Amino acid sequence: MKEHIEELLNQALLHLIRDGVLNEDCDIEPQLERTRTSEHGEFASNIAMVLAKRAGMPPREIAQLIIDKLPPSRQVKHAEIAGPGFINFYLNHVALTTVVKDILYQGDNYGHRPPNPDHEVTVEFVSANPTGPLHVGHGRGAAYGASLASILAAAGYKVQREYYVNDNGRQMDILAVSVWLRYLELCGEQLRFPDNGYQGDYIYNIAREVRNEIGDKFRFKENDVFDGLPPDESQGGDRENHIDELISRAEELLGHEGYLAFFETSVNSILTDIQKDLAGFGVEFDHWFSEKELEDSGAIAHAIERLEDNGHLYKKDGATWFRASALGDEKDRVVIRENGRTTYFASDIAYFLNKMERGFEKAIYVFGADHHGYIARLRAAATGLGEDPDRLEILLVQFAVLYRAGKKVQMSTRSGEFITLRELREEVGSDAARFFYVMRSHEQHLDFDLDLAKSRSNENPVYYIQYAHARICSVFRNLEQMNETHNEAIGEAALKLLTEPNETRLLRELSRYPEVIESAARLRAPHQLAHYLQALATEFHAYYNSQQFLVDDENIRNVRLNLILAVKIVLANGLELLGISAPEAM
RNA sequence: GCGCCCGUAGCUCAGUAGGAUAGAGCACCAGAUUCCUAAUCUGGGGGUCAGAGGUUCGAAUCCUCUCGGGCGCGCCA
Repeated sequence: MKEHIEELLNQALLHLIRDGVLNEDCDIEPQLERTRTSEHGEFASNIAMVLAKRAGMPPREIAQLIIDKLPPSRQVKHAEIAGPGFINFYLNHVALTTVVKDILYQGDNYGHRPPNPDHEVTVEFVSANPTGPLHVGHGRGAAYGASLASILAAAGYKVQREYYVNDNGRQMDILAVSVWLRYLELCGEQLRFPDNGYQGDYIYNIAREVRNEIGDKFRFKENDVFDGLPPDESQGGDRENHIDELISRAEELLGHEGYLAFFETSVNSILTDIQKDLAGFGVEFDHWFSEKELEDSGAIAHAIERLEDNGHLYKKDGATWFRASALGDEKDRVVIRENGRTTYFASDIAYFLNKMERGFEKAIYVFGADHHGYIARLRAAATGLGEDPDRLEILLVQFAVLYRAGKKVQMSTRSGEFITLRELREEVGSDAARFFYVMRSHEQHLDFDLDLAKSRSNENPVYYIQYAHARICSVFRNLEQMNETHNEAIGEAALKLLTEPNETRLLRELSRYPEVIESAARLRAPHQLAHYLQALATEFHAYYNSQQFLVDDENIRNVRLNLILAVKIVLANGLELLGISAPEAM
């Protein structure tokens, strides 16, 4: 509908230019927006005001010229000048009601475009290191990324959902050593745990797993493990130094095979847990991309070579640096360390190059807000590789702060005192968690009220929306109990009977859905969909209270059933995109 | 110190490719069910869009400064 009117405007404009009434400069794309109140019709354009200066005419005069040249349309009742020069479009009743027909006909596809292979993007999100269970901070990135990916897909993009598994870094070594030390404890050794190790209880669980498999084969005495190591931070030393040496000691004592056993068991165990956790949260990925494979395949070397060929690398202090400062970053960055190992940043560059080589139009990254320093350096890398930095898009998700009984829930990852995503799901349920995480703009800090998310009351927006869906289902169950059936054809023939104010508002709301999807996709803003669903549910509940659906008159009964069935379909479609269930009964 | 983000009703937030009288939920007050789920609905009060300048027909939205809050500035990941 919106596109139809934009086309009408365009026709009128071209006509005026052709006739020489308006000059060539006036050939611009007309903008159309929804009106705020139906007093102003359905759609309004500010085109006349935008053109006023170029045309050298007062806006209202231009508006009149355009209106006079608008081609006739079966859907537009009339257009009129309003205020300083708006052109308001009023629709015919038929045009308003066709949306019901469209929805019943298109079902799950209503408002969604088929995937266009020319617009293929990757959305990378979560990508938490497999060093422990996901916590509530990851939850928002997961909910946002998953919803965004679904919305982009609904808007016609072909979408790859990717999780970058950092299974190759130093943090993984620290994890493996943490598990080994806990394993030694389980074997009966008494030893101190490094400041920098992973403290959580889950480490014991993995250690137990390893021990069940291989027994005490890798038990060593406390002295053998720690003698000769530099002091840890709490012993007056440097904790990084301490743990690095501890890693080397582990490799010595365990041998390559033994070390690998701890390393791989740890990673696999945690990764499997993360996958289950996300699946339980309704978050699925198309591709779990391993950093290790990236390295083994030579992709990192390939990317570094590309930077070298483009003249962006230099050597200093034994390391290889990327001259990022010449490409908009604050400072230069190391890609190959003095010890010969590539940095994490080098992997990032390689992964980005890999995405480009796989032909994606855009690589979208969902990062926590604390990673905003990465934007400049990744863009610099893109430019350095000779790629278009605009094909790289980084979206930052601000932190979520949990509140319980009105008080902030304190958390600290380091000490292992954090609430896991799993605990959150168990406490408030997956549906409420998914909704609360995306109900606010991603660039806004989120206050997550646990008590509210849990409450089964009128204050909880999730239940409000789901209840609207369940209520509609209930109406159809009652219809069955009355031994009646819903006749869609009769309803369709009676669309002109939808004249109650509540019905008109509902029609308006339903017809907005495709525009909401388009906007939410374009602005990367799933919260717009969340707000829309609330608004649609509000209109439905108001309608429910004002009109009886199951009336004797079969025309009125069936047309109202058509209408609420359309509402049910749109609610279900929208909830699906947000990863929230649409219950039949509550 | 430098850089990025944010500041809208008592609270939590929408609204930013400039548009008409700045919206919603919660909270508060007053009401609604012989009828499809009251997890619902109807009505009401409530604003210096942090502040000050500027750009223009028009600014919550764009520019500059000030104040307030968050985050980032490792051969860490």
